[in-house]
Amino acid sequence: MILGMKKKAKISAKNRPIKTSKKKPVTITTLKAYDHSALEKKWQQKWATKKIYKSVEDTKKPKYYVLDMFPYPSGEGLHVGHPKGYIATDIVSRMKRMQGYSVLHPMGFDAFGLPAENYALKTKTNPIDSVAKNVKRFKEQLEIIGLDYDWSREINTTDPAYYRWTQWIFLQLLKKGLAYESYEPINWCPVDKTGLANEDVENGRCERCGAVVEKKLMRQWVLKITDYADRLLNDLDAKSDPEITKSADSEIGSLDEANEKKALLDWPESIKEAQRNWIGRSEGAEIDFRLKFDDNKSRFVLLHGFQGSAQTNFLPWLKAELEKRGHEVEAPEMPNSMNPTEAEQVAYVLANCHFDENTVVVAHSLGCVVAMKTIMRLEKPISSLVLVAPAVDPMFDKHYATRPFSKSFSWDYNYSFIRSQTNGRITILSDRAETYRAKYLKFLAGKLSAKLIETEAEEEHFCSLQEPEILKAVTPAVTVFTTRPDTLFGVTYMVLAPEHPWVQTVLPQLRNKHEVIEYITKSKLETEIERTDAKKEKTGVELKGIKAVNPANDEEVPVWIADYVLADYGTGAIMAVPAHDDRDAEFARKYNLPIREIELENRDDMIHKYGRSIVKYKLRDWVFSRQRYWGEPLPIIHCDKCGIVPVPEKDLPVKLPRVKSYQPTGTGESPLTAISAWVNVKCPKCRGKARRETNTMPQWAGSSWYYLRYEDPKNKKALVDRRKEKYWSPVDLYIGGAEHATRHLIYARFWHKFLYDIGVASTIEPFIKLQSVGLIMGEDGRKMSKRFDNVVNPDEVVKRFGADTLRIYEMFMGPFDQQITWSTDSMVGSRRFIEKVWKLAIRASSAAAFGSPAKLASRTRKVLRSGQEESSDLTISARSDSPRTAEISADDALTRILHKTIKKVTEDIVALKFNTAVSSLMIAVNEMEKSPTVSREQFELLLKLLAPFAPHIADELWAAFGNKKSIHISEWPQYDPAQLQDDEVRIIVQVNGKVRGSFMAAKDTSNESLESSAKSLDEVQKWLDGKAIRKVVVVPNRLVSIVV
RNA sequence: GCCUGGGUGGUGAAACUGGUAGACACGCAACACUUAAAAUGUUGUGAGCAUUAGCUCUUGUGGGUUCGAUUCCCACCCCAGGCACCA
Repeated sequence: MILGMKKKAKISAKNRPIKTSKKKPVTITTLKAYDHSALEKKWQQKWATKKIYKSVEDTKKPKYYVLDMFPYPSGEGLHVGHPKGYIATDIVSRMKRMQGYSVLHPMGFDAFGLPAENYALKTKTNPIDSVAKNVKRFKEQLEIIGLDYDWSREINTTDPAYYRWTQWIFLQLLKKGLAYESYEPINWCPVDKTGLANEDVENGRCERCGAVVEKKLMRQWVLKITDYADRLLNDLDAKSDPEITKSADSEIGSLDEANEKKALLDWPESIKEAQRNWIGRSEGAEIDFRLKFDDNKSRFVLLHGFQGSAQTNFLPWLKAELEKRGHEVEAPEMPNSMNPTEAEQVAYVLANCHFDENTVVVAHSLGCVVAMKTIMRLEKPISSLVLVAPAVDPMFDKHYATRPFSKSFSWDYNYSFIRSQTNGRITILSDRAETYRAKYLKFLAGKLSAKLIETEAEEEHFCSLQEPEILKAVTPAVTVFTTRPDTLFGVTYMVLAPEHPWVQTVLPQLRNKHEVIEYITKSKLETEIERTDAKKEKTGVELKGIKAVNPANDEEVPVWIADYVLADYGTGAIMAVPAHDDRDAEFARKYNLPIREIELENRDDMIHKYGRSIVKYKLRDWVFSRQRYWGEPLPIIHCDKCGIVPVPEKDLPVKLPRVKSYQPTGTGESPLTAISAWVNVKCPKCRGKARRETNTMPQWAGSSWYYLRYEDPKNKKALVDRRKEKYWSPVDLYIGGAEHATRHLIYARFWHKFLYDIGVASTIEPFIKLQSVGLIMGEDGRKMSKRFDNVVNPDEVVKRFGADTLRIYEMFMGPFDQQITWSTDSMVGSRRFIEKVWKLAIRASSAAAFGSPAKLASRTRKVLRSGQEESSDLTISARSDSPRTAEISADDALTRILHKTIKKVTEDIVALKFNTAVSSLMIAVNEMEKSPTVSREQFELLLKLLAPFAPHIADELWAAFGNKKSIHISEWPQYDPAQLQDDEVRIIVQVNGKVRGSFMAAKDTSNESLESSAKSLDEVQKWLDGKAIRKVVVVPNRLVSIVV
């Protein structure tokens, strides 16, 4: 047994009175051996039955919300590293409660997601059961550490009563257009058989299992976190004034003023920086480079609109411009323009124009209907189609039903055929001023998979004689993104990503088609890891047969494809400036492309003249569906007739069915698909046959808002009651692992801002102060893991040393946010400290007056034996006829030390510097041991300061001194500033910068007097040695520095 | 490559706005108590030279500012973390 402490604790009932200065004589329990096990258990039970940690919305008190990142209850239980953060919040929470705050310090469990599901698969238990078991085990482990959670507020993300609101939030996101179905290729983990968000991928591997992720094209639900990118970024540096409730989205006042305001978020710089990097904002410009074909065979067909002709609007101008560029242009004069019919006009166009693979059809207004109907009757595909402000389907606008042509034209298109006849190259130009057209054009663009360009026409509906936007749209151009528009004159070539859509477009016209196809195929075979390896030598192929035209100087530059250009960042195309970019330079040298040094232009001028400014983010929308069983079902119903139908809010929660087989399918559908009784439902809108969405939410969903639920955990009518939310929010202190910097902490901020926007949350940020916990490593220096067999179990440590010792040790180990190695051997120091406190109390309870220590006796004995009479005040005070003076001055000294300790401990807890707080407590205890007298007040004061750190022993001794109510609801001590100053200070004397002596002086002694005292010291005289003094610096109460 | 932290005894670490570097604790050594061990207590403990006084060196390295630098400035090395062919 450690330290020989094993006797059963017997708090003897033998009571006796003790005299104290203020109070009436009270009873003090005689203390015996310190037995942590019995004592800690006793107090944990007492706290629970008395409910002293219950959180109440008391409007008369200030509030303090302190939060832990809630645990994921894995099957392995807690190791000794987990409680470190919990102990820290517990200490803060206990002090704040004693300081008179109404404290909210809750705990719950985050249990949906892959780890629980994989564990369940491995152990062949249903996750519902294994989670319940694991939660129970976690709670037991937490309880023995003596944490002051209000368990009546416990939550669990897998509880339908909880995830009902997770689903509710999703529905609100859907309502606001922030949740959408997408068919883009996404990250897919082949081992876990599910799609992943960007945040779940680390260096091209699945963050959970380490498998290399693949790109997979599949249907998925996505949340538009990118809409919040700017706010997520800006609010990291928001100022706390103006009020917390106002977003820093807008301007941040004048600079000098802003500097004075405190930052709203008190977060570690590293985490803020990680988020900034992750959001990855860059300001730059988009610049269009026209493509020019060596062998120019494009032929244009221009189709005018209702009441128009080939001679009206922009048509003559456009024809001339295109002919200037060497194209052949046909602009038929369609019959009966004032009262047209579809049959007549289509027939006319078919008969009078030439259509082949090089034909580009440009149509305006009603001409667009003619164009599409014509294309539907062609046998062979054409090059591309440009629709300028197409006529609106009367279905979308009643006004159109009365137009003269509405009966003689039909809007009944074969969209997919048109798509294939144009090789998917369709552009729709929309004039922003024509708002009534917008909805239809969006619909049309969706049906045709067309590129929709919303722009400003020179005249409404593109009726001006010159419409440059149309010329831009019809002349093939590639848009590049650059952050260096000032280098535009240095462009010597252009590079497209191999996946760039334009590569497919121009492929038929290339002279080295096969070489290009081969390169594309090869780069597709590479994994993301191989492709994005910056050390790899760059490769590429020139697209022979086309050139890009630099808009700044009309220079024609070669066009290449190369896989160092990424398809999914910027526009997937770059302008290469080898003289000013290392990567371009490397590529240019390899392929002998020109490198041109230029003088930089003014950035803004260049953007204004040749492009448009734009902001790009690395942040991607949040892929929100998982093809797995163990998650919140997405509350969506798919109806053949009505399409995507949200589950009505009154029908929430959509409960996850209990199933026998939840093995992932790997097909891109979740195992829920097989549960036909659950999947097949009636459409809430039309009552027809419909199917439930079978994808589930990712693990991060439930944790993105849980802190709000603690404020009102049982509410059945709302996510959180408005009044309670206002009272508790925001979280004042949030402690957890730094590994959540770019996952949980970004997602939660995103959801919080959304909830703020819809009026659920009242603050722009959820967590005001954030602190990350440093990991505790195994004794072998590696991460604690079953795999390395280096896990230290807190239960065993508590059994051997007690929870109070564990708590003190974990706080004393080192700076809180620093990674540190566990050492069971080092725990004795903390244990000794606790025992010293215990012994001090024994000294108190076993003496008639609190001031004749056993130690004093032994010291006295020793002093007597060695015969060194003069050495100790103690001896004198113990034996002197008038011990009072010595005792009083010792008493004063101790009081002063205690006041310093109050200050230090209080400030250190606020600053989360627990290691130095413990150290100052140790200093205080050491001083008490040495002091000949310790008053009851002094000892109780120490107990209060100790209470947050070692709550069990503190309450035990507090009660032993006759206090009826728990120490944890007593009042936190305050220090007297007058007591912090010593009457005498040590003055250091330096000669030529070296310390040569010191002396004591009364506080605030004058500079002159200090100087002369310093000079008169023997050890100083030695160094002065009659030399001329060149300079003397005196710092009051500190030092005298003499230069010779 | 860019960004953010950090580098102090045998070990974990302290150090206010530039003012005695190494608080507090572990370990180690000696002593006391003990038949003995453990526990406890006392004393010592950055390195080197002298070992009595004392002197010199020392906060990753090299410079600088200053009466004085772990602290401020410049350059560099190393460690941890974030981002990364992001144009």
